[in-house]
Amino acid sequence: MPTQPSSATTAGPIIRRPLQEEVATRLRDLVTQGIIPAGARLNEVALCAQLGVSRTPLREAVRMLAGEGLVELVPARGAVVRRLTLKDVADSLAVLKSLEALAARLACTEGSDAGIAAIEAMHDAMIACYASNDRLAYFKLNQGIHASIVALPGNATLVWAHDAIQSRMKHIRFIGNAGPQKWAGAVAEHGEMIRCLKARDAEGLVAILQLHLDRTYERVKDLI
Amino acid sequence: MPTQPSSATTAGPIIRRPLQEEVATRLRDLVTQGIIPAGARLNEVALCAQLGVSRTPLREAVRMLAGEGLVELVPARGAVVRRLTLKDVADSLAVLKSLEALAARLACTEGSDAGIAAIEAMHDAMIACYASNDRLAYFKLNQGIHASIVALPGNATLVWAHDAIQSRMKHIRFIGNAGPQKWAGAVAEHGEMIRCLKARDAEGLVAILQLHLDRTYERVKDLI
DNA sequence: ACTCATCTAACTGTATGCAGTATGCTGGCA
DNA sequence: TGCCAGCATACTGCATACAGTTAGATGAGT
Repeated sequence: MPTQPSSATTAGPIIRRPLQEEVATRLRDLVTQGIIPAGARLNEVALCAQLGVSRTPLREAVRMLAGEGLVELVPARGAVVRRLTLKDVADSLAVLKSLEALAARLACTEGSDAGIAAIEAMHDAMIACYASNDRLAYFKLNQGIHASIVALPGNATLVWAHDAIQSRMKHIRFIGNAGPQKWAGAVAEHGEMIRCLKARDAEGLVAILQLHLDRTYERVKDLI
Repeated sequence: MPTQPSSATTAGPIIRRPLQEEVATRLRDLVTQGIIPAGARLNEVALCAQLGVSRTPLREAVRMLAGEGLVELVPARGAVVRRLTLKDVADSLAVLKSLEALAARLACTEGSDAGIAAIEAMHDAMIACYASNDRLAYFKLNQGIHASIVALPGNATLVWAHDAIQSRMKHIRFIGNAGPQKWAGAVAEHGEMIRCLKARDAEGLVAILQLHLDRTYERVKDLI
């Protein structure tokens, strides 16, 4: 997600974002991109120097990530980025399957036409990124599509749980679709997904989402 | 949960718990018991005085709770206990239904006999608490049973998500089983639950868990 | 040369101090 | 009497300083 544009033309109220929040999102990005690898200790002073903040907001940001389960706090040794075992990934995908199944059924019955249209637009944009080989933009739109489908029913708890679990696997999924055939497969699955969603075919959407997650496991299982 | 006994006979290593963690659990309990009501601001200095700690560990504990979704951080106004709307409760219960259904199926197929026996023991203890009218102990055992069923398959992500959502509703559920008939109903449902679990009747267990959550909604919906 | 004890340095955990902002009150004005 | 401006207070956000612990390095002894 981009940082706030500092355009002077913006008329709305000035959004005052606490440093902790900003640091938290920055840290999340650093972990997803693998710049801070799994299992690495978060050296407070080093990160403070890198981000240009004091230890207090950094520590508070780290505590938020700990609450989200992205890092673990080891007494007297600080925080380490959570390392996912193969079983962790499989378990997380099992939970995601359950959550996405619930979301899919609700989305097909309760989702607004406008919301579905918006997802379709994201899909088209994603396909464009695929065509132009823009992996980072593709990845963000990909995540956005899944998040939007889950958000369609308007169930905040569902969105929260899905987001939290997803964020732990972001890095793996990010490096998971490297390689042309893997990528092409994922794109094809997404096309089918959109088709089911437009037709409000709940069970079809459930099936393709489950398949997508099963394939995701196949795509990432060798990367652990 | 009791604080560490400071018995000198304990031979094991001394568990050095950071203040932040201790404060975090204490805060969770304060919210569950309603001593800090929903919507209330967490006054840092007041809480510091009450708990006998400095502001730093308190703030870091609050940030963990924010990551867990138990409190919300309002810029320049500190933290407030998350207030659940009726829709929030309904949405959370829908997600819990999905998670518990997954857990039930896995528990019946993969759960160990020892684990099931342990849950049965907790159930018996809970019934004893019901008989002796000990609501607090009953509540804790009740929560423990549900948590243990979810934990039976050994899926850490599943446990985490269930716990996080459950913790937000703990207060409502705590005050929800006041009143003899409500309480009696919940007890009866629990009996059926144990019966299905012992028989490893997955679909039966799923059904009773769903019913239990639907009934929970009925029990608490007037309390918002 | 290898092992173990001791010491040192770095890092985390906690406390405190300072600055900025929101809120509530008081006084003046219409 | 009602309303608004200005002010005072209290609280949050951030920075820094101190204490305790862990881990690595260094040196002596075998």
